[in-house]
Amino acid sequence: MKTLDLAPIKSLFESELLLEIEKVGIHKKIPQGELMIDLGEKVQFIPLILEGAIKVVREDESGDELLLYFVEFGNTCAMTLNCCLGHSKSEIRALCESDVSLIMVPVQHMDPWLSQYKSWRSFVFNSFNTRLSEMLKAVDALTFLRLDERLKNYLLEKTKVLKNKTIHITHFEIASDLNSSRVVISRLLKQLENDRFVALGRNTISLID
Amino acid sequence: MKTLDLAPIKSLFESELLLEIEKVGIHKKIPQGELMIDLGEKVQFIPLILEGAIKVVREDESGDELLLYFVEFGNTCAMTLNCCLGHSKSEIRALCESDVSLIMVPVQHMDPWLSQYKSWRSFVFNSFNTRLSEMLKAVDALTFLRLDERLKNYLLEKTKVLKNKTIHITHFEIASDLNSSRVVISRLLKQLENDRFVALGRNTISLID
DNA sequence: GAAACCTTGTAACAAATGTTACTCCGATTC
DNA sequence: GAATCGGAGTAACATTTGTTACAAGGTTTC
Repeated sequence: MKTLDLAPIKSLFESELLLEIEKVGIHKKIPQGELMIDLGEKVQFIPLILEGAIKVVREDESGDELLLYFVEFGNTCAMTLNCCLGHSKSEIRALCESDVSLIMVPVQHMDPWLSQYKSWRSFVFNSFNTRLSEMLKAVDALTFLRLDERLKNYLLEKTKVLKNKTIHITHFEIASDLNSSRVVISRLLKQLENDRFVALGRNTISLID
Repeated sequence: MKTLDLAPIKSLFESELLLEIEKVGIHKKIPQGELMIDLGEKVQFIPLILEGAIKVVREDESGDELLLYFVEFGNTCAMTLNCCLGHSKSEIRALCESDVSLIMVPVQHMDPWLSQYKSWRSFVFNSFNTRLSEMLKAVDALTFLRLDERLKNYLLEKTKVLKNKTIHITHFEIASDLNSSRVVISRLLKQLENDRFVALGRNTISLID
């Protein structure tokens, strides 16, 4: 049996908890693009992200989508916690934005660890807080920003989580994430190119500066 | 010293915890319309709502507002928990939508109770879950609904929390809550009147059916 | 009761975003 | 290399929402 490489999260948890995580956690690597959790699925594991980014998406009945936020290292998906605790089904879809390395902890450890380990409580609450903040940010953007600003933010976020100034994506995909239409996104991107904010190529967009 | 009337929350918590709440909690009644917490304020107490509804509002730099959701009995404001735990400042404004009766628990009990009482953990997580769901609902509305639908939902929510088919409110106030403008709201309300969804009067709106 | 103010109705116009339709061009397939 | 396909550019138009301006009635104040 191989030991998990817990180095990345060593500083997050007290040592006894790390031992427990090592005992019951399952290390998994999921390649970019893969679906992690879909709408309506039951969640059996709490994912601790070691590396990579997860993209969390909301969808309505008619199939229209909206990117809510990205989840990165040091957090877990609060929506997942949500499901674990409420024993309800996922209200969101989670996809791997990049190659993701994570530890999956069976959900039944959730509650005992909460009463035993202060660092686990901190971690869980920190995740909830981050998630609520991200949701607030999403609401703010939808409420107070016009689409061109949302597009800028989107490109900035995207380059940040992918750690690369150039991203490979089509206008259509952006339109899906922002719940807009391809034509509108192309129009706005052209403006951003004129404003020297981006350089456009086929399937690629590069941030300038 | 008067005993708190814990009857409304008796079923939520185990009896030892109820005793503790009785010991350290402060019962408060806040009249309708009063500000509970403002943006940027530090939070020192966890509010347990016994009766009434609280309206949670987001504001941007330029003073534009948006109603996020209402908090009712059996929940606490997760944004507040957020602040308590993160020791950060409030990112929202909370106002009393109706007369509110609540118990305020000093924030230092939060963590010990979490490790000691399962019912407290349930309560706290339940609040987080409800809050995340409400935020999702808000995002959904902003993303997928047009203003007329949002207005309908708003009126339905409002009559629900106020337990009254007729509400006293001006078009301008509605416009603030939905981050729209008075003229637009008047226009849409007129449509809803034609559709026999509401009856309009000066300062009042009544749902039909 | 006159003046000032608040609430609502309405019209005309402006801006932001979405839709449809067509084109061009590069990549892929056969 | 011809045919097909997907991605992007663009124009014309529709819809939704916001803005400005003004009028008509209530309400409050003095």
